[in-house]
Amino acid sequence: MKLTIQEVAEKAGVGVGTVSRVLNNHKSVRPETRERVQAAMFEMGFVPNPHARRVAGGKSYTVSIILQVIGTEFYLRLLNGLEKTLEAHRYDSALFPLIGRERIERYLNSSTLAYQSDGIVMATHNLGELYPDGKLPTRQPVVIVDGMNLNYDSVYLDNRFGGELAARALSGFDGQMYAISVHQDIDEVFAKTVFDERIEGFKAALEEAGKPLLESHVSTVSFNLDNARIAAREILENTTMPVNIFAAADLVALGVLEEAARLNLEVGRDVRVIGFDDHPWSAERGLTSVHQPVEAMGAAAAELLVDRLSGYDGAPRKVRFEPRLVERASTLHPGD
Amino acid sequence: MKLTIQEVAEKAGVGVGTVSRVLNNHKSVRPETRERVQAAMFEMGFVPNPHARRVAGGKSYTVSIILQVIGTEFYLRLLNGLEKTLEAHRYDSALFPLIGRERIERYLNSSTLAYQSDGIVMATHNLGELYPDGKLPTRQPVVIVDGMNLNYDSVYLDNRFGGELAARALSGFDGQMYAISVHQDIDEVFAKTVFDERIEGFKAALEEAGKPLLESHVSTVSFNLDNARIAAREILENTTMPVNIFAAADLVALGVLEEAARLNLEVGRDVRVIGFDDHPWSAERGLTSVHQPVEAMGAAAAELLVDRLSGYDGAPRKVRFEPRLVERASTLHPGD
DNA sequence: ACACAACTTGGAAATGTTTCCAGTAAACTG
DNA sequence: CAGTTTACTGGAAACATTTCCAAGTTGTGT
Repeated sequence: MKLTIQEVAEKAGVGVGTVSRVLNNHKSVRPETRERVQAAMFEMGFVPNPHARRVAGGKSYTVSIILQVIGTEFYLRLLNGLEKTLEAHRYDSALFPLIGRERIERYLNSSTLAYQSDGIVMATHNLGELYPDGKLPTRQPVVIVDGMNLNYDSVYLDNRFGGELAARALSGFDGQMYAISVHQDIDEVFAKTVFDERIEGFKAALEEAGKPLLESHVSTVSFNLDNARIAAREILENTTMPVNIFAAADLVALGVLEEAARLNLEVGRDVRVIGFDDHPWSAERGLTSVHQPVEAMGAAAAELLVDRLSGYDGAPRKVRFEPRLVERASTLHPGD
Repeated sequence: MKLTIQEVAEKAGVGVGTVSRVLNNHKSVRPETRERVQAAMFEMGFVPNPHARRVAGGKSYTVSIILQVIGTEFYLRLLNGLEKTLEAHRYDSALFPLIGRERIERYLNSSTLAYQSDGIVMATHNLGELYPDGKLPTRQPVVIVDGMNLNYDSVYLDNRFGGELAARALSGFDGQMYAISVHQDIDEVFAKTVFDERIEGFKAALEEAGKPLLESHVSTVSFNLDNARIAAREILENTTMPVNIFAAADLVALGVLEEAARLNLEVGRDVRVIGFDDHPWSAERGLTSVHQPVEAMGAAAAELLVDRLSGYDGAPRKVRFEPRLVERASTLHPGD
């Protein structure tokens, strides 16, 4: 039983134009009328037909989101932020997995694309790796999120600063300093990853604090719990306690926690750990972590794009987000 | 410069109805006329407006594809098969990452969904894990691919038989038998995976051949090269050659190849390996592998769904695909 | 040559919105 | 109180297709 704007108009005792204006939040509708129309829509369970809207409006009201669709918390939250905000502006979103230039281009070159989306949000830290000139081969407006790009509006996190936060929190403690970074799996080689930046910031801040990090105290694992545990064991079994470890991702920090438990080491006293991402289970596990406002970043990216689609045509804008440290048991003496 | 069907009609000297019929491959168009229209479309670079089509047709001509969008060859090929076939039937596809029930439902319950897609293709081996009754909460037609489900049309591979093929190929050789399985990462716990089935088939066929596989000779790793290498090393360093290894995935077999090279073992003589999936680089590396016709499976699933969308309303249909063994250097004596 | 069926075709109607143009009513203005 | 903005609103036109009906053309059988 599909309803039309026409039927809503009749029920509410107004014209179709008015119903349309209510749908699109035009200010020029008397509040009283607006309410009456909304009541009618609600009562009838009216859902507007997006296709008709696209035909009449001459736009697709759809945004393409290109990102690495792996099941990590990070991308889920980013997606939430994006979708929620786009929805608020009555935009739909279509998801495209970021798996290789070939696939992206097949999509970009699809002749129907012009009708299918009005703009693109791309989550990538290094577009230059795929396109040396740093530009997507498209004429649609583009917004980069979780990365910086001079050609486009960009929303990014200061990962380096996140590493510094970790360093500041750890540098006051006794004991050796360690860092565990993360490298991408085969096929996905990027020039410099967010993980590298985090470690760099950590290093630099420690240096400044007069406690330089030994090169041999930095290891790198693939994004995977098993590997994290191996790296953690390596450190914990060959060092005298106490020890302070900065992991470039919460998953890796989790590996440290588990190995510490296995070796009967007391977290917070023998072993102090800081992760990155503030994953939901970090709170449960009492893991200190560098939090990034991922949803807000997604929302910001969406706003930038909607702005472009509404006609804004200025120079590329940059929005930088700062991480903050969430301190938990893993960096506090139990007695504190 | 967006063109309409009207302009094409004028240029070709026919009516709009005829152009529409050409677009939709109606048989009732004289070949000569069809050609003239197609020539006109080509010359003008005409691209039909999908939105208008959806409004006039009262359908979305769009299919939702729900799958685990990790960057594996398997899913890429599956996607190719699906998209290509859907495109041939003038259907669009929208991709939804299979990351948790919550997300799927948010999508299924979206009120605009009714307009956004006509049917669903879901790639999952075990829908029952998410929905105990084995049914998606939707009234749209559903097709399952890479898995079996009694409620819906299903396209699946006989993974068990793949394991048997590997067993048959290896059972003739001297030496110990080993198998390496794969387990899913945290958060994605499935009752029984395709990997389990492959190993089961392998075991059963070996048993039948009178060379039962020792329980201690089966190991399990996470889907990751580093871990595969560790498991491979474990086997290769503690066994007398020759040894025969069935890996439930090519990536794992690759780990075996690399460890063998590191230990200066001759593949095909000291170490015989069979993988699963027939990944592109398996050919390069001379890896014997169990091939699955993934693209064809995707195509079959698409055909089943299109059939439903065209009105077919019979009982759920099952399409079983059989893997085949591709023998390469890793299971041949160099001299052969 | 005629009747009738089968094949093609043109074009109007229909699809469900948005947008624009008037027009009415209400609110100022002097 | 007349004149003029201003605030709302109704409804026709436009958007680009598909579909259906009527009509024209061609072919077949007798």
